[in-house]
Amino acid sequence: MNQSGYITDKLSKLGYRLTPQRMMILSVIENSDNHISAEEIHTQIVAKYPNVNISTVYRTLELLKRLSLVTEINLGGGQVRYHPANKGHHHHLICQECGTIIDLDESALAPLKDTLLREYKFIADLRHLAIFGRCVNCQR
Amino acid sequence: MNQSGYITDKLSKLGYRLTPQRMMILSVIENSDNHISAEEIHTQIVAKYPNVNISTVYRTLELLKRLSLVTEINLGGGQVRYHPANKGHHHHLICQECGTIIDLDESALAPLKDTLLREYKFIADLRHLAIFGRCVNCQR
DNA sequence: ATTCTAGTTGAAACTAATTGCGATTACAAA
DNA sequence: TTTGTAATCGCAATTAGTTTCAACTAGAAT
Repeated sequence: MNQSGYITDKLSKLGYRLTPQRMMILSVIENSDNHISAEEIHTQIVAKYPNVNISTVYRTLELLKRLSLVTEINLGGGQVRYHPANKGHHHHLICQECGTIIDLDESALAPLKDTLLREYKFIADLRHLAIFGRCVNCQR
Repeated sequence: MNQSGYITDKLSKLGYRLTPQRMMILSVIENSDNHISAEEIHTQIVAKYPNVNISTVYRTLELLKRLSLVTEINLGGGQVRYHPANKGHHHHLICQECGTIIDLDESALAPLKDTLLREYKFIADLRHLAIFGRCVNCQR
């Protein structure tokens, strides 16, 4: 369990401790290809290492968010989900009627980001947004 | 306690029951000039009418959301906040460093809304957005 | 190898919000 | 005015996430 990835290296360089719990959590996040919840991370870890507390998972995610190493998103399923920031940014259009999710490239929000910077001198964190509404099939 | 407002009228016309609990909740929402939380609504009501349960407040807010009579927003304070939809739409830029909140007119997101409609035929609900980032004073 | 200590963890308590269910009630129809 | 019933409510349990605090430990310093 020493295959260090991008996030692990970053944490180490920044002087954070690499505890076994953190290594496990980082490994699960880096090896998941879609958005994963805290609960799912915890379940995967507990299977092999029953002594990891869910609050440690939340605390690690909090740390990774603060360091911009993961982005979080609320897709409307009652749980916040996480994604490694270095695996590319994107957004989601979520239909509130049928639940369909349309993926959107980061570039779709670039004009908005530019406008906010120009007019308000505000650097918006628009790396992973969920936009709710109605898809083409659910419009009345 | 029968001064019916805009939301009350709407609910009535749609065939929803006007229970005393609902009337109280609607009155508090319509008379609050800024964003209010479920907890705050409940506290205000309980002062005069101690038998209203907090879950009724949440359920009423859920209904009003579904009917687009209120918009909700997460300003980052650990509670979701609510605003009557008929009192005008707007957005907020929230600085994650100092907490400053810059208010934004609805029109700021009109170009994005148009793009999503044109390119994805998606009707985005962009009536009350919180955009996190860094304000001009907190940029390094 | 041993010691030191700030960073980290587990456990339990707590907060915001949601849900299941039996009891209550607004209001339409008799 | 009374009745019937689906909508609504209160209560208690549940879920997702956060916080507090005492105990533990990674990793630097000796």
